[in-house]
Amino acid sequence: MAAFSIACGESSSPLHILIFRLWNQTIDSIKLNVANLLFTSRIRTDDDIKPCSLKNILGVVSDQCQLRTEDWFSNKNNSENEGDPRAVFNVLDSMLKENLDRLKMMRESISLARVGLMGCTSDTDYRGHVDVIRDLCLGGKLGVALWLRSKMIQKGIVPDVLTHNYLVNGLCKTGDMQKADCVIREMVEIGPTPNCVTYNAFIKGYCDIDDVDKALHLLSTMVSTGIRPNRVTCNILVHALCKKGLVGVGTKLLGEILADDEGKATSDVITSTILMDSCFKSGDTINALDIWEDIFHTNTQMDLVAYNVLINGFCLSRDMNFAYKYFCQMLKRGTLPDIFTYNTLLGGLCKQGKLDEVCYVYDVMLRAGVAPDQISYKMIVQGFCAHGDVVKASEFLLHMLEKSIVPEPHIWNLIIDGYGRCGYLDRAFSVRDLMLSFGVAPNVFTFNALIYAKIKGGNIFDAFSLKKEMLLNNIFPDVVTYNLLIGASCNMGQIHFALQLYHEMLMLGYEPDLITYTELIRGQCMKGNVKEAEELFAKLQKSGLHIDHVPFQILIMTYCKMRKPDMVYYLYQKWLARDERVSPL
DNA sequence: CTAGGGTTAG
Repeated sequence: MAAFSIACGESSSPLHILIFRLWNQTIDSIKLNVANLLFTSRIRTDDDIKPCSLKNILGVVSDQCQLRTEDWFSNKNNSENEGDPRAVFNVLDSMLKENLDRLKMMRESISLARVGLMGCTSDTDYRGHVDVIRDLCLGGKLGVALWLRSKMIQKGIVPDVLTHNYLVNGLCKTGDMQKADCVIREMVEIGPTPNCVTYNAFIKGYCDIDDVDKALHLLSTMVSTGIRPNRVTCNILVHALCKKGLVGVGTKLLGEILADDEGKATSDVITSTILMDSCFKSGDTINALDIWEDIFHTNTQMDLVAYNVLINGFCLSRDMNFAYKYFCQMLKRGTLPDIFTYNTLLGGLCKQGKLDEVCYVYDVMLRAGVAPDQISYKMIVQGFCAHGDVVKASEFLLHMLEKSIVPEPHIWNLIIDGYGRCGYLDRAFSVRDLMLSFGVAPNVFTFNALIYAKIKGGNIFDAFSLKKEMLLNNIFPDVVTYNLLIGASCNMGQIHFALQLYHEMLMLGYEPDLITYTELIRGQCMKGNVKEAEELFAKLQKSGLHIDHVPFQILIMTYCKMRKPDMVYYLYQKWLARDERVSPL
């Protein structure tokens, strides 16, 4: 939406202003009404309230927008003469998107045309070119940036190193290493000669795609062409090597490259931060704290990221008191916590189920003027859902909507799943409808959560039609979808349904997992088809999947009921031979 | 003082 406001702010086209106004009204009304209708009245008062459908909500919304649905659609198959408000919003949505895209394209071609037509007349205009390339690179429009560069070269003007570095960096950041490689080759041939920064960006690119060998190879290339690696080069490589668990190799390399800098090799805050982070993540808190003490004594000014890494380290080792201690220390020393700091604390508290403190930290960050982002909300919502408090989780979803942040699908899914799990089917579906009305597309996880909810509510046929619905929306089921439906079919004694699904997934190339086999074994045993169950168990053993105690348990219980002590004994021995803690009995 | 390095969730 931010992009939209910017776009409209710059445009004077009446159509865009109209759409902009409409859009704002719509969002505001949705916010208000959703708050009042769905969350406040329904969820707070709990227990058995008449479901308030999306239609009602959007009916009010569209009334307030002076947007009678009848004006938009003539097909009123509804006795109340309401039309389908959701359709209206879908149409509105696509209109907005279309116009936005068109506007964006227009603006881009205008600015390009301006550059292309009048650019190549004087030196000052070439400076303009270079700025455009820079902006394009920063905005991720690398195709256009490259095109402009080639245009300049055609006219005999070669952009400087700085501009080329923007290009190389942009290409590497988007993972387009081949194009980056081409640009660098051309730089070597026609200039400007790549410098240390060029190579650093290139090396980082390979590190990011986990090709450290290639990165190290580039290091030797740059050395052989007479470019000395610097501190930044080191940090990139040390970071990559630490991530691979090669801390020793990293520090050794550091020592070699920076040998000339005498003693300065370890005093860099960034290098230390990388090493400290790596220690914390491998569980070596003692070593991490040693590094911290080292920086503390040599370098009085600790920076924000170093504090964040330290606090995160304590969250990882579940030492919230220490995390708080250093949070306070950073405040005292005048380093203001940022979104990373707060999210780190929130994540640590959520994992430990300290939800009161989660609310407290959330409050603190609001008052400190650090706006919670999608990550903050994701963790909080997940935290509350994991502890069965979906109502509280929904309140945070509402906070997001109030702040005009459209939650990512993941957040909606958590709430939908949460409601499904505690049996609030209607609420699960209302939230799904709300998600749609905000233009957020459901994904496999959404459908799986809904299917789960339907199955839990005992409505297996609705669950099956949801599978059809997802296909209509071009969303493909995954193993979880199949497992849910197979499990439900088995529990209802409809083993043929289950087998049909099993064959369908095999035909479509899905790999059955432990759950698939377990559910089918359970289903066959329930029907007394022990031979079939045994065949499935054999198939499971041959699959190479890790097998837990559940299939053993099912078969042993079945043999017990059938009074086959020899088979019970045989399977139990087989389980014991695996040397695992859980007993299937 | 304009290009390159470190931190948060699935």
